[in-house]
Amino acid sequence: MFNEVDKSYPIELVADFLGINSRTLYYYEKFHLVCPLRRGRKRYYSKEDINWLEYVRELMYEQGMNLRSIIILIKRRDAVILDRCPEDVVLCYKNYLARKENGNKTME
Amino acid sequence: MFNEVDKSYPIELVADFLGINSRTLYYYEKFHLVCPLRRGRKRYYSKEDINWLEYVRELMYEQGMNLRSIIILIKRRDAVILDRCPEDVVLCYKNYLARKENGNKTME
DNA sequence: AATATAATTTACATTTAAGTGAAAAATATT
DNA sequence: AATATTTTTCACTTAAATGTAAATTATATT
Repeated sequence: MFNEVDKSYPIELVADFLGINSRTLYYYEKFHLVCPLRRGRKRYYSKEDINWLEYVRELMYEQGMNLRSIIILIKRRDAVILDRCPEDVVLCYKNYLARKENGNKTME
Repeated sequence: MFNEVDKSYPIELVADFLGINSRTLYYYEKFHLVCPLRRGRKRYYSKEDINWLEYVRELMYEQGMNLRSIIILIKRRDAVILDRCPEDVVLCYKNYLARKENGNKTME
């Protein structure tokens, strides 16, 4: 039906599937750990996003990593992380950094 | 006088130099982040240890990494980390893992 | 357009890792 | 042996991560 990268799963479904609160997904988004499609204000996630989020959970809960470390490894283009991290997350993060560099003080 | 790897600096001196509590160095040791020489019960650190600890502080405080992530990267033989991490820390950690694997339940 | 519904955002509470202080225990020194 | 120094243990503090619930905003429906 859907391929890996089609963003079609709404946030509640993803949260339920991962066994976490949707609040956590908003939180991750603030740190650019995931990059859902916005249609209006609604968010849609791909199968690839879900796999990635599962891996993030594993890194955090089984291995004890924190959010920022995962971000740092994305930025650093760490092979192990990049292998699992969706291309668009990397791109979004790059854009975010570029915007910040260009003196955009109005953003977080 | 001393070379990079001679373990000759006592804990208080290292703590003062790094501007941290010596208690924190004991804490790091529990996580195998550093591997001082024990002469009797006293601990001695090398110049290399001090440089490494300075880098660890930077990762944690400037970049926002946590302890466990640094450990994971040592285990994973991450190039960036290994570049800064003393050889003996890597070895000690390896030994620690080996001992744990071999069913030594009496250790942490 | 007013109302209902659903998603998002905000605010606050809880939990756990990281770090620290102080007391107790162990060891070394005079 | 008495004193000083280092280590260990226990308990507390602080901040990140995330849950809960209320407030806000958007969208759909009548």
